Amino acid sequence: MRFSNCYIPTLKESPADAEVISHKLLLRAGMVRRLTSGMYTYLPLGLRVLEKISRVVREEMAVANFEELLMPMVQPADLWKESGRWEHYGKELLRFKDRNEREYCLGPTHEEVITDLVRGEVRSYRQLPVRLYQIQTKFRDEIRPRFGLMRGREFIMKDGYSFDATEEGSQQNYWACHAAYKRIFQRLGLKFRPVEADSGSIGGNFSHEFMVLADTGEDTIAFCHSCDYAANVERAEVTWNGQPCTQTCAPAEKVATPNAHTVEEVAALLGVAASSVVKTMLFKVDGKAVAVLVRGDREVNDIKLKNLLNAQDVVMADAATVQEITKAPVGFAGPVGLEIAVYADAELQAGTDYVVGANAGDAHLVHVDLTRDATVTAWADLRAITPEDKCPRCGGHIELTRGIEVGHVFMLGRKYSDAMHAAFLDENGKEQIMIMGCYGIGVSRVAAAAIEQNNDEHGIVFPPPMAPFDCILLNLDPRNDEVNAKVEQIYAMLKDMGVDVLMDDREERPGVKFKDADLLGIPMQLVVGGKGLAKGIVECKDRRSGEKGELPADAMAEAFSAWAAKVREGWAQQQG
RNA sequence: CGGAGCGUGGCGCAGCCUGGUAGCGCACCUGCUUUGGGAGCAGGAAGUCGAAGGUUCGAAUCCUUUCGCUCCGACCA
Repeated sequence: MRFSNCYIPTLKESPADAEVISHKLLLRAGMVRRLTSGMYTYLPLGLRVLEKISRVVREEMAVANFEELLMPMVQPADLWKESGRWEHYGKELLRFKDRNEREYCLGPTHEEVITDLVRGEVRSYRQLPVRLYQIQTKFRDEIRPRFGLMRGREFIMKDGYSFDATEEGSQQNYWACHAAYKRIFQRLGLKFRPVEADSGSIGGNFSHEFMVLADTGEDTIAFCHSCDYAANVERAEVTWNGQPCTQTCAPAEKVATPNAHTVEEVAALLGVAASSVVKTMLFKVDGKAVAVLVRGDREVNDIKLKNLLNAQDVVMADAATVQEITKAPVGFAGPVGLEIAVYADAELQAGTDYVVGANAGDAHLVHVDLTRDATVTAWADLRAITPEDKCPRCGGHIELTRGIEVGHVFMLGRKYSDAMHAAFLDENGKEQIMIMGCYGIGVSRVAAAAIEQNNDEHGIVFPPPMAPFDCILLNLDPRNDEVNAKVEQIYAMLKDMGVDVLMDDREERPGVKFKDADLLGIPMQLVVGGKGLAKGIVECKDRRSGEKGELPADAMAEAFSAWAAKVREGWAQQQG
């Protein structure tokens, strides 16, 4: 492509409403433009990036024996009522009616549609498994769209689905897809990790998220230094193998703690460590109040609570509820004498002589033994993992890091196929329900995540496989015939070699071209100018390392190939 | 949905408190000069100040309503 024929509106300044680096750079590089909250137009260069990502996705899905199809974006409400999600999905599902007052929604995902398709066609175990996927625009009416392409309302997703006759078959497809995802993100040049995950509202019993490692990620993941255990902190197990404490302590005693609402304030006032204080948090679980106890220096993981109680909805209790149940303002709740269910983090069994809230204003109890003084409904793993915890698999060191979720694979089991009666006859002529899996990759989010992970002060540094072009060829002096001839010659040569090249033939000063080339993040830069040609050389620059070199102008083909191999090698090493 | 903030040429902003002819930088157009890291000079085009209503002799500025957007929180593949 010739730059002069391209629509690449680059900006010197970034618009004020762009917060994260990927959003700023996508706007500045002329790749996307915002239409309205959470919705973006992909300009030609941005579309190229999406297509490069999609190509890798398609190739690897094919290896996993998935076939591509395309389903409608608008879906009838009836299907969602059948699966039960019309009630459960909430406001993120954008609903509307047609002229005949029939109800529809915009597809945020396609379990219902694909299940409807397959149940209508597949009758026999001989027709299974079925593995299908699509790459399509999704719509989720996010409560708060933000971070540009990272969390839009409209976004591009690859969603795949498998239908199996047997548990083993379903697992095989799950792991085949898991492997395909590893290859996809590997090929795309990203630093990433598959992590064990909570399956959330999609449902199902087992799932992995694929996280691109970046400090700006919205998720926190925990991983082990010694083995390959890695999990989203939402899920990361905390194992407590200790012996319950057998020591006794003095009788509980009420002490005044005026205005000490937080663990820190209480600990400071009473001169004890935060770990000697028990934090009592009240939650509403499907509308019912429960108390959760964790050590004062720990955090409650409400997803573990939700899973423990097999609940739909967990929220922190509001101040009025706290007042009603504890007869005290927020900050003085404690387990002693509480009449609701009390769930305690297992780790608390290790100690005694705790400080707890007294369920009375400005007062706490000291010398509390939870088994002696309180009624604990159940002990369980209810807190968030910390770097001091041991790996639940091998006991190794745990580290926390930030990540961006770009892919998610779920074993759905029979959740949808049961609700929508997707059945087949097995070899005994007996009706069975199909076993499903679903597999998503946020294609547009991958682009944003890649930029979060790969950028510098000059702009984007695209991993070569997803860069809009492989190489940018700068003509520094378009008025010089000799330079022009050389540039055209190199341009034709690169195209013949199969290199995706953008030739900057604009009537601009050299500085403008250098700045734009860096901003766009194209991995390889070739610079042709009068100065270099006089010496018989063409300059080259590796966008990632910034390393510059010189290639002989009269033997470009071999020299370029050798240099390109070096650039790719640099990327491979960086990825590790 | 709760809290905070912002809407002024394409982009980034000032002006608003204290009402009185709408400004700056970048980008854009023309000309000349310049040409290896976002050029210089000169000239030019472009804004019913988000919208509606009100107060006033007079509103970008004060008041009310409304729409849009952003940030924090709750929520979420």
